[in-house]
Amino acid sequence: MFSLSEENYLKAIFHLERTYPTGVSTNALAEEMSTKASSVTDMIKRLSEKKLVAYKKYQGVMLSEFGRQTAVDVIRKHRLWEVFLVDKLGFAWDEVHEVAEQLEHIKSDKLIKELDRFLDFPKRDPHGDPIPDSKGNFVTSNKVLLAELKKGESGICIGVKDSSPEFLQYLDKNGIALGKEINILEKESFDQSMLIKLNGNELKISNVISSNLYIKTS
Amino acid sequence: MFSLSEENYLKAIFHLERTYPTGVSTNALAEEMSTKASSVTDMIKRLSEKKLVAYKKYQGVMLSEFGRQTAVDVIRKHRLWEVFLVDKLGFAWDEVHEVAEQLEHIKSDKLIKELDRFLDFPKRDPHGDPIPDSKGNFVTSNKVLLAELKKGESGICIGVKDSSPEFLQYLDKNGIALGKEINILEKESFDQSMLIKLNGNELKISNVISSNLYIKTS
DNA sequence: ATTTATTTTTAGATTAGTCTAAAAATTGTT
DNA sequence: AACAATTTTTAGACTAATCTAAAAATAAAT
Repeated sequence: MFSLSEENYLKAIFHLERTYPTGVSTNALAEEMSTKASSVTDMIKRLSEKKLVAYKKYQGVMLSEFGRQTAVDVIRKHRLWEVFLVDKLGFAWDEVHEVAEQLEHIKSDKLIKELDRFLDFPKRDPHGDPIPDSKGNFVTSNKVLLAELKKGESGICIGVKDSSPEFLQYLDKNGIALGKEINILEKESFDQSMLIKLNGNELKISNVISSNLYIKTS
Repeated sequence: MFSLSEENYLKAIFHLERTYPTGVSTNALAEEMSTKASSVTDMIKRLSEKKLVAYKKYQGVMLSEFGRQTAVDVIRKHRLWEVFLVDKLGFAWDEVHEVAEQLEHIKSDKLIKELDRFLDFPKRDPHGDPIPDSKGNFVTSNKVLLAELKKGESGICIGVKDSSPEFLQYLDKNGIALGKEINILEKESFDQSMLIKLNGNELKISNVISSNLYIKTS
């Protein structure tokens, strides 16, 4: 069993490894964890002693296979709880993050197994992020930013890049939600703004929006 | 906001106040918390500084009104989560305690409000203990031990005194569950054993059993 | 290739929560 | 009332997780 703090560090390293595949720097981790570099060094030493990460002084840190599985277990719990909060308790998708941050640390294999079943084995969380299975496998799909599509193309909304409450509320207000089909009717070459068809209506959206919406093209 | 440890102490004091209404001794608390008396003294000082308890050296401890409300909030969360685990996730009533011990510390007013609604505002947990409302009021009812009833009397099973897995499994095996009606057909004056009617069948139970089952007589 | 700037680590201090061992206060017994 | 037994508190130490300030290592720049 690992402490709350250890689990949060593992999660942060997991996410940062996508950006820094050769090793996550102490400063990057300090930034992500909103803490000081010296604290990060201390924690990395602990994680290293527990064989959760590979660490060489001044060379940054990477998860071990054991560390990766531990991080993914926490992420799995986080995303399942988010589905619970939205689907069962009626939370809006911009309200779930901080509660899920707490719930993800509850320790009970049976709890998460039964929750998964209760939710009917969801594959994605309310923001469209994939939920890993208990072995740590993520679903992969041809996920692209809406901004990358051309006039005439279409796809299903599967997630957001920016998950700030402001953006999520903008989406709600305009009827954009996960699972909705979007057709690109026009694309303005000057500012990349788009005219899209959604819910049977036409809607004008700027490049800021289309650059933060993930789409699955069949 | 209070720490996990502080909340657990408040809960323990709340429960012990029923047994020691004039003040909970340091040793009693140490026993309940499975810790040392010196640790208890330290914690009591912290709780006292935060106005959660009234404390005079060597005189034991009692909850302040603020402390009582805080303890009851935690108990409310514990019991609501137990209902969730049993009713929604299919846990047995002897499996829920340790998971609920973790879930009770999640901080979110909205979460507990929506969970209460989702569970349809339950009044008792799976062991029959009353769930306080958000203001800290418990339902009260004419709750008696089955052993106190006489031949010919009857009532509804509403809770257990001993909530050990062994006892709960015994009850399951014999079809005794919350909400079931029990009629006392015979009561043996020699050993207080009873012949009861339950689920349409007759069942012989010893005094050990009837002394640990709470019954609501209408 | 030195010097400068940046990043990272160490050293030492702090807080919450715990412990052991010993001292102090209270209670019980003759 | 005085001694013994019990309970409770204090004193001092430990761990996990953090911090600040300073030292050491690496990277960048002239």
